[in-house]
Amino acid sequence: MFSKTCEYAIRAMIFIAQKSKNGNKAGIKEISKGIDSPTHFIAKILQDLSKKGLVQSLKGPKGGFYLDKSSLKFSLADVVKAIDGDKIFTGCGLGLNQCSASKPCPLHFEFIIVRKQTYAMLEKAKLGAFSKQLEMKLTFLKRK
Amino acid sequence: MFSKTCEYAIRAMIFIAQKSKNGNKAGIKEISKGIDSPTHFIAKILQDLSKKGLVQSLKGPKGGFYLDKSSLKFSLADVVKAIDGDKIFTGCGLGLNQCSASKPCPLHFEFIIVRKQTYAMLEKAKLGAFSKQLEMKLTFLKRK
DNA sequence: ATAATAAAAGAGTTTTTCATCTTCTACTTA
DNA sequence: TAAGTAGAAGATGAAAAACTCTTTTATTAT
Repeated sequence: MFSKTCEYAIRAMIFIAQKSKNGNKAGIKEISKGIDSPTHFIAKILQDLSKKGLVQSLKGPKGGFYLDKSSLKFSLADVVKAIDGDKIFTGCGLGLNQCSASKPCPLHFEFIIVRKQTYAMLEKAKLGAFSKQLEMKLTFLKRK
Repeated sequence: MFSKTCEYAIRAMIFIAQKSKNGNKAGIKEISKGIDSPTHFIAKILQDLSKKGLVQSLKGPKGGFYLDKSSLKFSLADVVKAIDGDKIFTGCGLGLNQCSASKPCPLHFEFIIVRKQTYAMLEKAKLGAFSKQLEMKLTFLKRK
């Protein structure tokens, strides 16, 4: 569904969101450990998201990544769009460039329904909304 | 959503289905032209699907790929499963191996809904069901 | 100021996916 | 049964994605 890069991004952002809610910043090592991802790889991804304004960062001791109040309102749909683009939401499911309502591929209208639902689900999922579940250990972010 | 291999496979199978409905076989060149895909690549994919019993083939002059009566009943879900596996239908959307109902990732239950719908859509789409649309040119399979 | 810390940036490697090319084998038809 | 056609199989090449390593730059605390 998503690229691996995007999976890491989502998990990292949820992780950072939780730390931010408690007023803390998360260092890159802490993040990569917390979501069980390659350290340097997730660093790259976060740098990208930082440039795009989805996450904030501060260098130096006591530095790290964090989400300010307005960033906590971003949704997973925003993260996905920033990393994988919106092809998954709007592109043709069969990879046909010319596919459109007036010249539809065999599954065009069926795909639209599924995608709308996918988008709605991700749009509804705000970054700030997961901390309670995480703190109660009702959910998790590590691979193994 | 799907791998490119899988996109080609779906389009090729729909193409072959249409030919088969008229009692014809489709040669590999005809197929690759009909769906605008790399000839040798789609050959590989069809060999794979042939081994798995989703498509039939005959060598020699007047040979080619075709779908027998029971194969025409296969759905796009079967094709996707054969090529990309069922990770897209059952795997965790965030790539977490241990994710399950009892140990769910933050989006586990939301993903299940979307996936069920995706699966239902593809399961409903039988290979033999597209020929009418194709003949009336209400839909198409080529990239450009 | 300086040392320590942590992110930013760039280059480089590995793996996977996508795609091509060539040779071989099976089948059909004349 | 010979010639030609068409799929099967294996080796190879190119591009993209995933992942690693090293150096630089910014910040804070002492």
